[in-house]
Amino acid sequence: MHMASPLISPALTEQMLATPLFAGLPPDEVLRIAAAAHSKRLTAGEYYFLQGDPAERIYLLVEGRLKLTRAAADGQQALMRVVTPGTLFGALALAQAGDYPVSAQAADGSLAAYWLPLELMGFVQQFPALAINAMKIMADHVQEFQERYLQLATERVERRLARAILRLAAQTGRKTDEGVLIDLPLTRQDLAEMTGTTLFSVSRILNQWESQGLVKVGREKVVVVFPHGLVRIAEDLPGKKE
Amino acid sequence: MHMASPLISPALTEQMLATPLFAGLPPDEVLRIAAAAHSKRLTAGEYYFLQGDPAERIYLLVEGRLKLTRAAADGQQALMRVVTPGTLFGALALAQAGDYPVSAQAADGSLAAYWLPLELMGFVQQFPALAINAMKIMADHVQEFQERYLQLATERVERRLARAILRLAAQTGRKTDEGVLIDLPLTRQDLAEMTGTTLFSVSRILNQWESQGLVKVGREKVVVVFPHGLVRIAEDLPGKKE
DNA sequence: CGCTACGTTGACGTCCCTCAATTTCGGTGG
DNA sequence: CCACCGAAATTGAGGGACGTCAACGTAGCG
Repeated sequence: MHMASPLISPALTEQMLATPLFAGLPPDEVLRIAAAAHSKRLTAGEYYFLQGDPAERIYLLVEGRLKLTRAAADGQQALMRVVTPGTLFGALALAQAGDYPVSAQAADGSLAAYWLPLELMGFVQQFPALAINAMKIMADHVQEFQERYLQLATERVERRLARAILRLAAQTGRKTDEGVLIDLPLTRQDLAEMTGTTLFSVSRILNQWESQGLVKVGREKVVVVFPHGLVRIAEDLPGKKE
Repeated sequence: MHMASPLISPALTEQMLATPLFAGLPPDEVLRIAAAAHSKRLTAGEYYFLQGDPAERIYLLVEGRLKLTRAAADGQQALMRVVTPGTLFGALALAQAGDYPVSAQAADGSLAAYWLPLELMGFVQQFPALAINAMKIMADHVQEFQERYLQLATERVERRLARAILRLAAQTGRKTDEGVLIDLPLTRQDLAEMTGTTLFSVSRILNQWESQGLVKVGREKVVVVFPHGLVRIAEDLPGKKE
């Protein structure tokens, strides 16, 4: 079904040392945890897990990009998070025995390490710092979603899209001679699901921005040419009231 | 400035024993933690803390009701959570050294116990179960906000309002001979801020429901008369697409 | 080279926000 | 106990942002 063999690679331990979850742990301890890791490699489009699957693994992305999406009963989706290397996903499995609340799809070829909750729990008992770190990570997520919720409730589409693009550029941007390329194949539909709108609105707004010289767009591609212009759209006051 | 005297009351320890944060701890240990608690009493309208204040206390509500709201830069607000007795608030202070992301306002006379992060951290070192419990709580919050985010992005106002009312009825409802009263003074504005709409839309929808016999409304009052009708509105498929 | 998924563009409709005018309700003080 | 005041709530009219739908391009890939 999947590789369950331990994976001890320089790449993994390097990622782990830089990951907030393992911050402050003695390096040799991180090595021991790394030695207990399993690994799984996927190609573009495959899923690490689906929403509703029993949450029985905690993953750390080593290579590639992921999309975490959540679907409503009627099929409507929202793109909750884009995962980059060095980031945990499926971390809720650490705390709860329930099901994954999102689906995790590889956007390209990707490699992830994973542990079973019981395995990590053993380490948590020995190193409370691990638990504290995990709490920090979750607390960050709570805040992020509160913030996005507020923005979705109070801001209009163009501003939300500007924020999303800027966030993506900061998180996964790569400098090119044209500007900052968002290094991740995102369809208009994906951007719509990130911002709570439709692919049509995204398309219109992106093209409008392009004609203003703020961005360059292409098939599954956005390049930020003039970030300050987007910042103005994202920050300049007028919301929908006042 | 405030009472810093220890508070050891039967009411508090009872609350604590039932609180998820302390689940699974030896009762005498809970007593020790209770003995380290401070307390603060507020009257309606006062704040335990404001958004942006340094997060230096973790609170447990013992009596009364609270509203946790978050404001955007332009003053727009969202009502993130209603807190009932036995529930933690300001728990992000446990994990992070930052500022409170929300304001906590007493909806009526209320009493809360609190600890300083450092105090609780001592207990966390001794009882990793505390950390695990805290993670569970935060994980629940993450899920709840992901869910609300998805709903805000995909569902229309009437349905979101129906969900909110049902949630409130379950959380803070009190049986009367007319139906289930939401035992908390909520203005139309509050309901609007919970559901990402305007007080006008809330008013219209509530009155429409009243004329259908689903609810009875009054000044800062909602009584659910026919829950199933609301459930139908909340669950019946048609979203905005399909 | 043709299929398929992605993207664009226009027209149209509608949900719901905005704003203003009134009314109702609850509390307060005379 | 009643008059008064402010906050909450109602109601209507109007408009605009954005969703919906359909038709048509276009790029990538086998």
